[in-house]
This record gives sequence, C-alpha cells and structure tokens, in this order.
Amino acid sequence: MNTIGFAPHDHGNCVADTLRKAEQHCADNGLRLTPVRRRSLEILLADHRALGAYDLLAVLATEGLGAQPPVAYRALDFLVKAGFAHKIEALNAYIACAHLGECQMPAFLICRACNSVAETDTTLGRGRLNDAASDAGFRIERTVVEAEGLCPSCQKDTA
Amino acid sequence: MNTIGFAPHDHGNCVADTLRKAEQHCADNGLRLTPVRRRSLEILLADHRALGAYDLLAVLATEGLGAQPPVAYRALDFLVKAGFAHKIEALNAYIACAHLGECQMPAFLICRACNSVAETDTTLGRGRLNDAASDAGFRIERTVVEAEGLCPSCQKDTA
DNA sequence: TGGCTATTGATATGTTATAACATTAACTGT
DNA sequence: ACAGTTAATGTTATAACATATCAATAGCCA
Ligand SMILES: [Zn+2]
Ligand SMILES: [Zn+2]
Ligand SMILES: [Zn+2]
Ligand SMILES: [Zn+2]
Repeated sequence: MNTIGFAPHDHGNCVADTLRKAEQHCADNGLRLTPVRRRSLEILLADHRALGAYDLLAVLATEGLGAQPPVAYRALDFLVKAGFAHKIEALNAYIACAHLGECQMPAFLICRACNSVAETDTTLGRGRLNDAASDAGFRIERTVVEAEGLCPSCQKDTA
Repeated sequence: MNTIGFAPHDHGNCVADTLRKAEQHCADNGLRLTPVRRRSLEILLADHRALGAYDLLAVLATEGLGAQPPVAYRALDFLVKAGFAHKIEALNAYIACAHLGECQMPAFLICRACNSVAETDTTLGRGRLNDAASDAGFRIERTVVEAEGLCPSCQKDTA
C-alpha cells in the first residue's frame, strides 16, 4: 500500500528522490521547473503536511521569490498539473506528492489534531464509485478521496 | 444504489418527504428547526445542485431572513451537523442530503458542466481505504468521496 | 534579429469563512 | 410569574482563500 506520512522513513532520501524525479519529468515533457516552482516543491516536501497557499507564500516572501498571492497560486497550479503536488480539498491546502511517478489515484489520511497528511494509493471508491457512476451514466474525470481522523501519535496524546 | 440527482424523479415528493423526515428527526432529538434553518433546507432542496453559502444568503436576504454571512453559515452548520445537508469540499458548496435517514457514508458525482450533484453511497466499498488506514494506525472519523466529471446530459451536449 | 509564447511582476478585487460581542428567545425549576 | 440558564440571532469586522487583469520580461525558434 505504501502509505507515507505517519511512518518514519528516510526523509532526506525521500525529498532528494522526489526532486530528481520531478526534474526528469520536466526534462522529458518540456516543462520548466523554474526557481519559484522548484523552491515551492521543496517547501511542500519539507515535511508531510499540507500547506496553505499563503503559508507557502510567506516562506517564498522571506526568500525574495515573490510576495503576492498569484506567485504562490501559479506555482501550486503548475505543481498540481504536473502531478508533483495535490490539493487537499477538505483543508484548502496543498501537499507534495509522496508517490511521484506511480501516483494514479491518490487518497489522503488527514490528522485533525496535528495536520499531518498521509498519502496512500488506493482504488477505493473506484469499484463502488465506478458502479454508481456507471449506473447513473456519469463519466468520472477526477476523484477526491480524503479521510479525516486521528493519526497514531495523536491517538496516544488524547488517550 | 439509489443515486439521486441525474435521473428524473418525483421531486415534489422528494422535497416533502425530506422535510418531513427532518422535522421528525428534530422532534426525536430535541433539535430546533427554526425558520432560517427550515427555509435554508428548503432552498437547498429546491434542486439537486450545490449552493454556495453566499448564494443561500442571497435568497435568505430577499426574504428578510438575514443578510450577514454568519446567518448562512450557522444555518448550514446546523443542517450539516444534523445530517440534513452535506458540504461538497471540491466546490466549497452545500447540498441537501438526498437519502435522509439512511445516509451513512455519502459520495458525490459532480458535473463540472452543469454543476448538478448526485449523491450515492460508499458504505459497502470502503474496504481499501479502511485497510490503508488500519495499516497506518489511522482512526477515520469522516470521509470525503467526490468524483468530478460529466453527467449524462452534459456528455451529450459536448459530444 | 524579430516574432512568438511562457513566465513573472504588480495591483486590485472577488469569494469563502470565522471571530467577537451584544441581544433576544426558549427552556427549567421555583 | 420569576430569575437563572442555555440556545439562537443580530451585527460588525476581519481572516483566509483565490482569481482577473494588464504590463514587463525571459526563453525559444525561425
Ligand atoms: Zn518523506
Ligand atoms: Zn500523489
Ligand atoms: Zn496527528
Ligand atoms: Zn446524504
């Protein structure tokens, strides 16, 4: 299942690996990983939490990479369209993809206490949801699957 | 599956039925379906589309039921908590529950062309997400399952 | 080089949501 | 009926999230 976010892992490697894959994907597809875009991806990758556009902007601003909302939203738009990041609809926030290169249908586990987000790659809903969609004659283009709750560590804290 | 929203149905009955169930639920649970709340539910029920909080507010305002944002947000909060309405996270909008009384884990089919929304259910299909959550030690409290695409009628229009 | 397109800079505005506090209505027990 | 309590509403202000628009610049390709 490869759920990333709550389990400890070699994060330095995780970051370097994702950046490398992103660079490769841009090279292969004629996309430009400009300074703002690259730095935005790095900031999102820094830890496995969702960041609001204005949170990202605040960091970019301290680094002289832009101070107006469109800077952040353009970078996020690029990252999302390229598949390097996902929007968490339930939070109006953004997170780096944890499975770059093999991300088909992401689903997210969102801790309401510490705001950490784990990305898993499941086809939930796809079976059941596809059936429902077929019955209704609906053509699915994108799905949003998000679960809110408590991560292992926050369950302990509130126990 | 009882997917409601795209298929024609006796909507007058659908509305009356839902209002009756809501009244009963309030009576049974000591909740108060005040004028603003009741009218908000009626407005959401008017058709199977998601309405923004400010859209709802605009209607309420023309009827003298309140003109400030908190009026709409309080009513929506009540309706959502009571299970009479759902928030569509992908749209930041709200819709009346189409399965009042038997709604466990709703999922939505959202047409990006006409904005109609069908409500279906994923109760039987949450195996994979539950598995992923278990593996990660995550305790799910709420799920968001939304599919964006084209409804039958809009597929024809763009064909 | 010149023309084209993608990207960035900058200002303004639109949209969604909540904080905070005063007021009024409804319920509870006496 | 009365005070004490809680739930709901009125009102103002502001926070948080997102986009429209247009000018300036950088990369790219005849
Ligand atoms: Zn990592
Ligand atoms: Zn992903
Ligand atoms: Zn947590
Ligand atoms: Zn429902």
